[in-house]
Amino acid sequence: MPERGRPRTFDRTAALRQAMELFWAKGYEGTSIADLTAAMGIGSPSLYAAFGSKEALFLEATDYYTRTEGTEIWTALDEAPTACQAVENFLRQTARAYSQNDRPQGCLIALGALHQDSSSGAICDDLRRRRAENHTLLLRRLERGVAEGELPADFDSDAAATFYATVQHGMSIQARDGASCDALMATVAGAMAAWQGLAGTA
Amino acid sequence: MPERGRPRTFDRTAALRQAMELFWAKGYEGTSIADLTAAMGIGSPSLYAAFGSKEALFLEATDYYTRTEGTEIWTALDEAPTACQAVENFLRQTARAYSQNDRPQGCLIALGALHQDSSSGAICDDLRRRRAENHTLLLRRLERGVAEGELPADFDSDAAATFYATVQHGMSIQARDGASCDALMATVAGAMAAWQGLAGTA
DNA sequence: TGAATTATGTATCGATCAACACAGAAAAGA
DNA sequence: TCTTTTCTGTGTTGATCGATACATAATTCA
Repeated sequence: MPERGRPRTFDRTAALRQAMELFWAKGYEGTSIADLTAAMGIGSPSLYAAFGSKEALFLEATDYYTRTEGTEIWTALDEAPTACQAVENFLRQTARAYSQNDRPQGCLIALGALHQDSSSGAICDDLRRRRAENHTLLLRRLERGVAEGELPADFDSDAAATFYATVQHGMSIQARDGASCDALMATVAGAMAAWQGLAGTA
Repeated sequence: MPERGRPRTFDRTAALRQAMELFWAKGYEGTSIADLTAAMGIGSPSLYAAFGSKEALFLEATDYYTRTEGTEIWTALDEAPTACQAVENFLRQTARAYSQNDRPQGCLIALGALHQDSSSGAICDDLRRRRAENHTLLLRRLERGVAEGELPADFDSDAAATFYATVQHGMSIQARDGASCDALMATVAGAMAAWQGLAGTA
């Protein structure tokens, strides 16, 4: 029975998307309630009634971000036939997604809450957990490569996952500095040049 | 004639160092004047008399940072006999410096002002310029390797410099997430595994 | 139609933000 | 000693922060 009382006059999902883009561009602390209500086109009481608080809105916005933005990055990781191609496509899709100029550059998860603030402890923890999850997804794909015999049994999947996740994080900063897709692709080429050395295959 | 009037009761450089460490740990927007005066042990009028404004203090703190912190990273780059060793030492010193637990993890320059804020435009520009300078230092060292015949004439120094600078930026985020020096060294190993592929030498 | 429920708009809350006014204190030059 | 100069401590400024109180509007249920 969610249809009691006066109905909402705005699209909750559309408002959440506006909030997500604003947090993405300006960060949690750099975005004020006044910024949010202006972008979402609603008053602050409506914001608090619909989302609870600024912190809860940010957490929901990051969840919406992971569900809607950059999904092609992670599908590329799973669908490629080999681990090598999976990682390369993963990085190439990252370069493409991070340099789109119709949205903020870089990744909301990677760039958010990097400074330990007393007020944003929950947000810092949440983003850290999401970054760790990304590392895990990379790790799983590499371990699959070992299981399938593509990679040697002594392949250090964890070290390699850490390396490629770190490269991806660096690409977020590079993108924020205005790097084009081509410039990001140079980093991808560098990272993939490491593959032979890591896999021990000439 | 700087010895006129009532002398300062605090050490300006020591206060600047305190401010630098606070900005390093909490970021520009996350650090308040109240935080600064508490850490520096002075009143706000003394802060403004000595440093001008919060923005000017931050700019001076970043300058102090570049002059005092992580200098071994860049001396390693210049002093190593080969470009390969230079880059490797550069990354290893980075791993060491970023994971010290008696100071904030990661790099103040890399992690600062990544979100475009209307109020911190000058700071954003300054940090971006400093990040570009770091890229230039890497580029110069690689070009020296080409000039000395260590690297082939068609070696893409710019792409390689971008790659290694990006890896270093990613290591800042990794360090902020609590990575140990050993974990950062795994990333260094990955990045150096790319060297042979980039240099075209087996 | 009337009671209950939920959302909106205005107006504002106390807290905190960066920055400063002012008066008193501590030094140098006369 | 007296003036000038500079720094320090207290207190406060207007602005903005995140978050609500309150009255009104719009809907469902009885």
